[in-house]
Order: sequence, then structure tokens, then C-alpha cells
Amino acid sequence: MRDVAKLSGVSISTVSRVINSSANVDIATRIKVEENIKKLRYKPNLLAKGLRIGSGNLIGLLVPDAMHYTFASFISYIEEYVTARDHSLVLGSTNNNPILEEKIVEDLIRRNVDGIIFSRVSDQSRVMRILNTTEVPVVIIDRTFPNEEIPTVALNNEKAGELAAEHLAELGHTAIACITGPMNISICRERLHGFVTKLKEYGVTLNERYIFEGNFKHESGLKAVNHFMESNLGITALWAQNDLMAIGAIKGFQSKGIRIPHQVSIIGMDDIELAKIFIPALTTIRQPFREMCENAVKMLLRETNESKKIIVEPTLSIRESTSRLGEVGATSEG
Amino acid sequence: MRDVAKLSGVSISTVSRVINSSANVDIATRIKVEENIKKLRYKPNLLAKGLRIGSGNLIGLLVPDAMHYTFASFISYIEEYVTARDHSLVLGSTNNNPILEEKIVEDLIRRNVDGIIFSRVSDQSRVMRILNTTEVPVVIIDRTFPNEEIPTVALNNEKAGELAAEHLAELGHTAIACITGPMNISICRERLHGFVTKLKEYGVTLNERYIFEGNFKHESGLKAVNHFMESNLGITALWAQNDLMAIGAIKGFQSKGIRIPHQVSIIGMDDIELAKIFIPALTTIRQPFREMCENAVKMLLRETNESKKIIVEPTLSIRESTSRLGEVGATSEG
DNA sequence: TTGTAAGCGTTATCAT
DNA sequence: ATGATAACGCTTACAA
Repeated sequence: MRDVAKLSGVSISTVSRVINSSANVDIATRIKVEENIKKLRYKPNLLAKGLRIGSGNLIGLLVPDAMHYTFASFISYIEEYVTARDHSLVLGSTNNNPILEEKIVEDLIRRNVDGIIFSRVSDQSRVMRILNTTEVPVVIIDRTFPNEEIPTVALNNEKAGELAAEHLAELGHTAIACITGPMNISICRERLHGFVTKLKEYGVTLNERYIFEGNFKHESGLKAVNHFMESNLGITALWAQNDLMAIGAIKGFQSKGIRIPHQVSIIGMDDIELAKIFIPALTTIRQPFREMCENAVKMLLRETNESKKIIVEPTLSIRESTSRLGEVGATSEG
Repeated sequence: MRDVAKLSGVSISTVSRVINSSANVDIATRIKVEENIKKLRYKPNLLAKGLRIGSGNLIGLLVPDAMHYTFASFISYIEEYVTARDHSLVLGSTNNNPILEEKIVEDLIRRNVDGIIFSRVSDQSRVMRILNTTEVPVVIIDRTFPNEEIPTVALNNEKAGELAAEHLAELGHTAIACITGPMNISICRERLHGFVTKLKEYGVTLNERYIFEGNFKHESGLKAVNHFMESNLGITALWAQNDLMAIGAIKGFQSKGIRIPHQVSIIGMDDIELAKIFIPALTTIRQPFREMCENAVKMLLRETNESKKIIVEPTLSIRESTSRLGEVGATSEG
């Protein structure tokens, strides 16, 4: 910067003004300075700038597992929106390790980030402490904490359950089961509640024997099928609260010679890439991840008036793994 | 920091020494200072530190697409290794857009990153220019540029092709096809070369009619199958240069009533999560992504003596989609 | 062992 | 419209 100033015969303050396109600078000097910036390949130092203005021009993103589909989506979309706003993204993966999470958050704060996006934060109180102890804006994405005033963007999980219920009920099913995620996670309870409630509207009651608590992994689907088969409930339709478990369930049924969707209709949730590719292609509840991420970034950067909770709506994606009760599905079982 | 110094009755240089655990500081004052750091919840500012010592304590990672399995893996592993070394990861996704790539790189340099990891860089010359114009260490992961001295960690892609060939040939197949990635990418050519060469050792010649150039997407597998079926080559085995295309091929065959692996053996590459879950579970060539990432980080941070090229070896993962010619596979077709 | 002071590369205030 | 200068929060000779 000094070199540019010297070469241009001006002071560094003028160079600074040129860089920040300040109004009050003579057009001639501006051009000269800009030329010399190019000539000297001068690149303003963001650390110095950040130190001075008290902002690192960074957004922090914390996820529990960067490889998982949901979070990989978040990372990808948030990076896109953050970069478009001339910020950079620093990414931390916590693996649900509170110590690590703490360390990363501390690091972010020390970097003067302009905000932090938490996805599936491990512990509500931790976030609260950060919020109370620093000025750094925080928004939580994907999971909601009902009793707090933390800015949040989340899915309407009730609605997700309702959509699944509606679809299955409309297809004529009455013996319907559900594989949930871990029930200590609120989104899972909300999803189930919506599912049960809507089903009741159709006159079908989902008692506990039709509910299997999974862990969001593929294996849960297999286990659930074994469980349901042993119970001999004669179910003809099933909703799994994520696609991985739905696919596990399909495999489980198929390995017992049961055809999908001919004998059992299955619906998932998330709409992972695999959902389209799998045979049969998976009917599923789609989450608008992109929209969620955009809202999170906008909220963080105060681009929107909404500063508390933004709820986005799921949609139903009908493919091949569900069919009308008693009817053959649209495709072969593969 | 000033506050801590004042409260402790020492100068800020002493506080600095405590923070950086410098040797020469009285144990009593150290303890006192540490107490006050806690008490005041003092968090050293990384921008100021970075400005002073000329290092942002940051590692930059550039990928073309953060959602793609390969790169999601890179992101996850590299974040892990970077964090373990008390650095932070700033992530940029280029979408193969050179303008964007340039912008992100510039930003990283201006942040005084300690190094940049490029994955699938869009343009070799660009990297070279960065290398020549700045002091920032760079390593390329996954793709290699044969004629340059850029530090690189990559797979032995020749070997990948050889493993696939060996496996298929040992199973007695002779009518063997290959779905490649885009042939303008060197790794695809290398893979094919290894495949063809090893096959020749077994006495089978792979002429052009048995080669289909795909684009690494699922659809390529379907198209390839149509192509091969129309050509009426009677192939009994096929290698796809990634799992997505392999799965597409399986779907393609199955939709024509051809059973996998009974009638056609199929082998993929990457070992994506889906490979284990798919029916039939996919035999595939596994890339040691974790090892690659560890090496990349170590190389960047000069923790290893190797400073040019590190080549890692693929391995064969045998599952259900391949079987001996004429024999029924180990599992039902699902 | 500890303190003083210079300097890292910016921006911002205040003159001119 | 431009320049001098202080300040951002830290590290590091150098001195004591």
C-alpha cells in the first residue's frame, strides 16, 4: 500500500480512499492509483482491515458431520450465499463433541466473524452462553429450540408428517407404520405428531406397536422391518423419517420376498440424491434446503426483517415406492 | 489484553508471554495472569495476531462442488486434520467457474492463509500463476499435472484400472466393457490405460467398441448400457469409472431384464456410501480419501519431507455385483 | 523475569 | 481533494 502510494505520488490515505471507492477523490488521481495497484499487484490485507474495522468478513458454519447429506447440502448452499455477499466461510465440524464445538466457536469469535450458523447444535445452553457473552450474531438452522429467542430457520416438521400421512391415507392404506429418528430430538417428535394427527383425521389410529424408533441410519430400516414382521401386523404402508431408513426398510422387505410398492408402500424423507436413483425410486418428503440456507444467511447479515423464527414448508415428491392399496405400482420391482 | 495486564499488575508483554506459554515468565505471575484471563473472559484477537506474525492461521480449501461425494469427503477429512493442527478451514466452492475461483483465491491470499489445497482445479496455468506470484504454499489433491512441479497427492489411477481388470479377468470374463469419465481428464485416461493394459496380460483385448465415454453421472450408466446392448457385443462384465455410473448401468441392465451379477458382472469406483446399500451391493475400487487428505495437510504444513508428489494406492472391495462367469452370484438380485 | 516501544497494514479523524 | 497521524490488538527486540 505504501508502495502504491509512493509510486502514485500520493499518501496512503488516498490509496485507501481509492480502494474503498470513497466519493471524495479526484478522478485523475483515482485512475493513476488504480493503475499502480494493478502494476504492483497490490492486494489489500484483510487481517489489517479486519483488525481496524472490527470485522473479519467471515461467516462461521458449524455442522456435526460434514459428510452427511443434509449437512453437505447446508455447507454447499451456505458457502454459495456467503461468497455471493463477499464474505468467506469458515467451516467447523463438531462430531457432536462439545469440547471441539467450544474450541471452534471460540476460534470463530476470536476471528471477529460477522456471524455463526449452527446446524444441529449439540447443546442448547452452550449456544445461549455464546449469545449472552458475545456480540456475535447466531442463527440456528434445521433444529429449533422452542422456548428460546434464538434466531432460527427450520422446517415445518409437523407438516412433513402430515404430508406423509395424507399421501398414504389417500392411497387407501390403513395399516400404517412409522420409523422415527431418535425421539429425544424434537424434530422427530414433531414429525411423528403431525403424522399421527393427520392419520387420525382419516380415521386411522397409529398405536405404539406401529412405531419403531430408529437412529437415522440405514440399519434402522432393516431392524424396523424385522420388528414389524415379527409383530405380524400386516402393515401395507410405512413412513421412515429419513431416506436412509426408508431404503433400509425397502431392502428389509425385499429380502423377505415382499415387493415394493406392490405389497408395501414406503415413503421417506429428505430427498437425497439416492432417492431418485434407487430401485424403486423413493417417494419422499422434500426439504427446501436451499431456501433454508438462504434465509439463514440473510437473517445473519440482517438482510431481512425477520429476526426470530423462519419456518419453511416441506413438499411431497411422489415416485415409485408408493402405490394405491391393492394396486401394482408403476414400475417393476427391479 | 490491556485489562488483563492492568488487573494483574503487569505489562501486556507479560500477558502475551503467558498466552504464548513463553519459557521466561515467573510461575507466580503466570498463574495470576491466567486467572485474570479467565476472570475477564479474555479472548486473544486472531486478526491482530495474524497481522503481526504474518499468518492467518488458516488453510484454504477449494473444491468444484461441495455436495459431490468425493469433495464432501475431502472437506470432511481436511477439516478434521486442519482443526487438529489448530488452524481453521476456509472453504470455497468454485463450480468450475474461473472467475469465482480467482476471486476466492485472491481472498485467501489476502487473509494470509498458511496454504491452499486445490481439488480438481479448473485450470493448471492459474495455479501456476498463483504459485509464482505469491509465497502461499499450494497442494493439489486428486488430480495430477504431469509436467509440473506442483506438490500433489493423488491416486494411482493406473493401478485402479489394473485392479478392476484383474478382478474381472480372474472371474473368467473375456467380453468386458468400460464406462469412462470424460476423456479430457487425465485421471480417466490413466484409469483406462491401466485397465486395458492389465486385460491384455490376461489375453483379452479391449477395442473401442467396448468403451463408452461417460460424464461421471448416473445417466451415463444407463446410456452406456443402451449403447452396448444395441451393439450386441454380448458383454458379461463391465467396469464403470465411478460408482454412480456403475449403478446407472445396473439399473439399465435390470430394466432390460438382465440380472446382476448372474448375467453381467459390474464393478464401480469410489466406494460411495450407496455402494454398500445398493442392491446388489456394489463391488468397487476404493480410494483412500482419508489418507489423501492427511497427506495433503501434512505436505502443506511441511510436516513431511515429501514435497512433490505423493501417490496413494486404491484397493478392491468385493461385494455382490460381480461373480464368476457362468456362476450365480452370492445373493439374490433384490 | 519483566517492561518499553516499535511495527504489522489498514481505516478514520482531523487538519489543510 | 488530500495528507498526517492515531488507533485497532497483538508480538518481539531490546533494555533493564
